[in-house]
Parts: sequence; structure tokens; C-alpha cells
Amino acid sequence: MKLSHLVGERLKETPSGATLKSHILMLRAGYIKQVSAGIFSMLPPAQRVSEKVQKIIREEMDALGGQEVLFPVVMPRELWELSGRYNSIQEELLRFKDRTGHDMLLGMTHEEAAVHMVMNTVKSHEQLPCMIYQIQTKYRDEARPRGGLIRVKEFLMKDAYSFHTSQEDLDVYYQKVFDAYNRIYKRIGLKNFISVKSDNGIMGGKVADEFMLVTDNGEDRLVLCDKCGYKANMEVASGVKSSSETEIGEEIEEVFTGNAKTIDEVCHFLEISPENTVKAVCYVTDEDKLVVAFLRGTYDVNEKKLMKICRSNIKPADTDKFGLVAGNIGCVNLTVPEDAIVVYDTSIINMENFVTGANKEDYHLKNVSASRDLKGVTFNDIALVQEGDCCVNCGEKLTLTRGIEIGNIFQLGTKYTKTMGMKVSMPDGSMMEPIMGCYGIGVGRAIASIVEEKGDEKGIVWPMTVAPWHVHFCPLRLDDENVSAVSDELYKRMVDAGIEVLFDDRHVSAGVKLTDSELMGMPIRVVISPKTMAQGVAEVTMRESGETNFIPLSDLLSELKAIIDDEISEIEK
RNA sequence: CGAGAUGUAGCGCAGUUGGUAGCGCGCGCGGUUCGGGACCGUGAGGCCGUGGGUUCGAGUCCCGCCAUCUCGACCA
Repeated sequence: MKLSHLVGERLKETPSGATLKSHILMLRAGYIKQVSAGIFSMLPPAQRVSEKVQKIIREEMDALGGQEVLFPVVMPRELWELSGRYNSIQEELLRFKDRTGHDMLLGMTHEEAAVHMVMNTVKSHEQLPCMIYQIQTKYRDEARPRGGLIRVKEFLMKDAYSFHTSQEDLDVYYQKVFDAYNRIYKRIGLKNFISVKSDNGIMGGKVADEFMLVTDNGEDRLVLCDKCGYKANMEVASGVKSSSETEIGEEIEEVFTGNAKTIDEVCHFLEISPENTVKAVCYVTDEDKLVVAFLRGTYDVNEKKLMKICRSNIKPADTDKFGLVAGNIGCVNLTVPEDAIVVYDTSIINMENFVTGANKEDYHLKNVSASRDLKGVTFNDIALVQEGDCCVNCGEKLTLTRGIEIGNIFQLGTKYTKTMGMKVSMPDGSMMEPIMGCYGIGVGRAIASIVEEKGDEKGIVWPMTVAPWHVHFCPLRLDDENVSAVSDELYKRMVDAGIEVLFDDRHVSAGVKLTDSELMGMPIRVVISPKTMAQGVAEVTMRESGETNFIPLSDLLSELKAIIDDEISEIEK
């Protein structure tokens, strides 16, 4: 490819509005162009990267026995009503009417389409397990897209669906996909990625893992144990909470606290530490049942965990409606409706002599003791893990970090096969609903993650396996007839030799060419100029290490091929 | 969906008490340069987000809307 004719431009300045490294670099280097919030066009270099990432994904999926298919982007309402998701999913599912007035939708995922494809086609246990996958555009009407390609409305995704006749079979297959995912991320050149246990929603399913690029810029919070390897998304993470040291003391005493309502205010008023308080957080369920959660004052509610206990979505409650005194709610002598759910966090178990609301305007209770005053109470873990908590497995201090989700896999169970009525016949003549697994990778997000991880102050750094071109060929002084002639000749020979090369054939200054090459991020840069030609060499510089070697022109092609092959096998080994 | 911010040339930005729009980069042409975003000359390029209002006159003041970004909520 000749750079003079490559569609797209390199920008000297950071486009306004871009704050994330991958977003800035991909805009500046001419890889993506925003069309609307969360909707991007991919320019030729980005499309080339995408094709290479897809190729690696296909190889790994095919190696698992996966069969590539293509589901439709547009689906009719009826298909999604079978699973119940037409109604259970809210704004994120984009709905519209076709010309006949029929309700249609844009696919945001394809479980329904997958089951639709195999039901009545896969009829016998003899055909299972099977896995089908596609790489296709998804549309999710995100409330707030952000971070360039990190969170978008429209994106290319590989999604795979497997069908099994037993949980054991799914377990084995699930592990194979897990391993394949690790290979995929490694092969596209990522290093700093991990898998974490994740939430699978209140819809059920036992196992779910997310693959995360570890970065401070990530949207997801992660909890890691450096000692035993425990890794979990904050949504599901558990920790051992530090215990308080105090002993049981005097009788409960009611104290006037007036306008002090928040933990901070009460602590300030009574001159105590938040460690020695128990706070209440109130929610209502979908059925408008009151939920009161008690936690140590220093902890926050993990709403995902609480939802599982309540078996319902929850949202903040209007406490007045339930006769509760906001700011003075406490875990002793609490009066709530009969159907209310009261949950005590494990952070309270060992607390003695703490302060909690008196369930009475302007008053709190002090000297409350969990062992004495909360007898018979069941404690549940409903708190967000925080700095200082310890690993539930080994007791080591947990590390909190952030990550970008680059893939997820989970065991779906029979939710879709049941609701849609897919059955296969078993050896004993009975019928069963196959157990499903599903497995996703966002292609665009994976690409942005590579830029995020490897990009430096000069620009993008592509791994050899996914670089749009292997070589960025920068002849300097193209006004020199000799350089010009040799450049054309070298370019032809590189192309003929199967080397993917971007040829900067522009008559611009050396600075422009060199900075552009660094911005665009090809792994190898080849420079020739009157100076190098006088010595019969080319200057070969590696983008990532900055290392430069002078290679005799006669050896250039074979040398480049060797570097390319070495780099690829190094990444994939 | 809540809070905040921003919309002026392809990109980054300036535009004073209201007087009919400018700078840098980029782009075209001519010339001089030439290994780290060269220089001189010259040109093209604008519904000032949008609709209304105030005014003799609005990029500028007022109201509505839209779009985009950031933080949060949400994220099968």
C-alpha cells in the first residue's frame, strides 16, 4: 500500500473529547472515525487489524470444533418473545417497526437465533456436543458510550454457543474454551490480561468468567490475591473483613444526635470512628418489598450480591413510605412490614460496642453488641470488597485494581432451550433440553486493548501478529532519483516476496515520515536515504524496542522475512 | 436517566462594551530547503449546532431544542 493513497489522515493534535489513550491514538493515527456517539467507522488500517484478529479467533474456534455461521442482525419480535427477553430487556434493545408495521429488533446477542438454528435440526444426543459461532455486528443502545472503541453501541463480536447433554460435558468443553481464550489474547499480542470470576446475572447459570485487560483506565473493578491467585470482578468478589477488637461493654444507651444523620456526621458528633458504627441502606424489590441492609459504617453495599439474596432487582427505597426514620435506622428494635427483607452483612459479626440508629428521630444507640443484641441473626456477605480486606482462601491482603472486559464465557444452563422448547432424544429414548454455554469476544474492544496496553508517547505499537502491515517503508529524499528508483524497486520486491508493506511514497520531510511511522505503529520501519545507499544498506528499526540495525540491501528481504517470522512465532509460542 | 461542560473552516482554538469572522496546523499552486512534524510567497475553504426572541444590527444577550464529551446510574 502506498501511503499517498491511503484513506485517512494523521493528526498532529489530540482531537477534543478524547481522553483514553487508545481512543486518542486510533483517531490521531487514522484508524477510526466517529460517526455518532458510540458508532465508528473503521479506516483501512483498522480493518486490516480487525481481519487479522478475526483470523486468529476463527482458528481457535475451529480448533474447538466450532462451526462458523451467520445470524441475522434484524430479528422479529416473536423470536425474542420465546425467551422472554423482548420484554425483560429495557432500552438497551433497539426496537423498530418495518414497513408493514411489524415489530423488529437489532440483535444485541444471539442466543435466540442460535437455538432457533439448531432446534429441530439437532435432534439426537448423537449430534452433541456442538458449537456454532459467528463474527458479526452487534447493536446495543448504550445509555452512555465512552472511551472510543471501549464502550460503543455498535461493534463486531465473536459469539459462540455450545450445546451439551450433560453438565459434565459442558464443564469439559467450557474449560477448553477457557484455554482457547487465553491463547487468543496471547496470540493477538496482549500480555497484561487475566481471567476473573464474574457475575452471571440473577437469571442463573453457575459459572462465568470474564477476561480482563488490567489497566487503571478500566471500567470494571477487580479484586486480586497476589498470593493464591484469587481473581474476581468486584461484582462478585468476597473478602474477609477485618474484625474489631473491642469487648462487650455496658448496656445499650440511647443518645441524642440531633441533625447528625450520615455516618460522618454521627461519628463527628459522638467523636467515634466509622469502624464502630452500623449503618442501614434501604431498597425496594420489583414487588415493592422493603429491603434493609445493615453493614459496618465503613462498608458499601454490593447491590449485585444483595439482589441475589432478594431474588429480585432492587432500587433505592423511599424510607418515609415504610415509616422508617432516615438517618436514624438501626439494627435493634427495628419495625418493618412483615414481608420486608432485612439483611445483616458479615462485617457486623464481631462488632461490639457500636453505634447504630435508634429508629427514633434525633437518636442513636451506643454500646450495641452483635453477640449480645443480634442473637439468632443470619449474616450474609453483601458488602463491596475494600482496601484492607483479606483473601477468603489464603488470608493475604487483597489487591484492588481495574480492568477492561475483553471477553466473557459462561454457562447458560437450559434457560434458552427450555423457554424455546428445544429437545433432543437421549439413548434411553427420553427427551432432554440441551445445556448451553456461550462465549463472547468483542473484536473492536480487543483491538483498542492492544493499543491501550502497548501504545507509547509516540503512538501505537502493533504486535507483529495483528499489525496492519509488517513493514513501514520510509525512503527519505525521494527527490533524489537514485533513492526514488531504488525505493520503487525495493517496494516491488517486498510485495512480491509476500511482505506486507506500507510504502511512504510522499515527498515530505524526514520528520513527517518518521513521526507518522511511529504514530501508525508498524512493527518494523525500513529507512533508506542517500546516506544509507552510499553504504549499500537500509536502516531497520523495531518500533517496540527502538533497536536499529543496518542491513545490506542485498540481504534486506530475507532479513525482514526472518524478523517477521521470528516475532510471530515468539508471540504465538 | 441524573450532574457538569462544550458546540466558530478538515483538526486544534481565539473572537473585547452587540457593528456582519480570525489564528495555528492541514489542503492547492510557485519557489528555496531536505535524517526528526522546514521556510518564503500565494490561494481555496464558514448556515458561527439549530429554532425562536430582544435589537437599526446577534458568533456575542435571552428562551427552547439538538448534538458531543466527562462523572455517576444502567450494562442479556
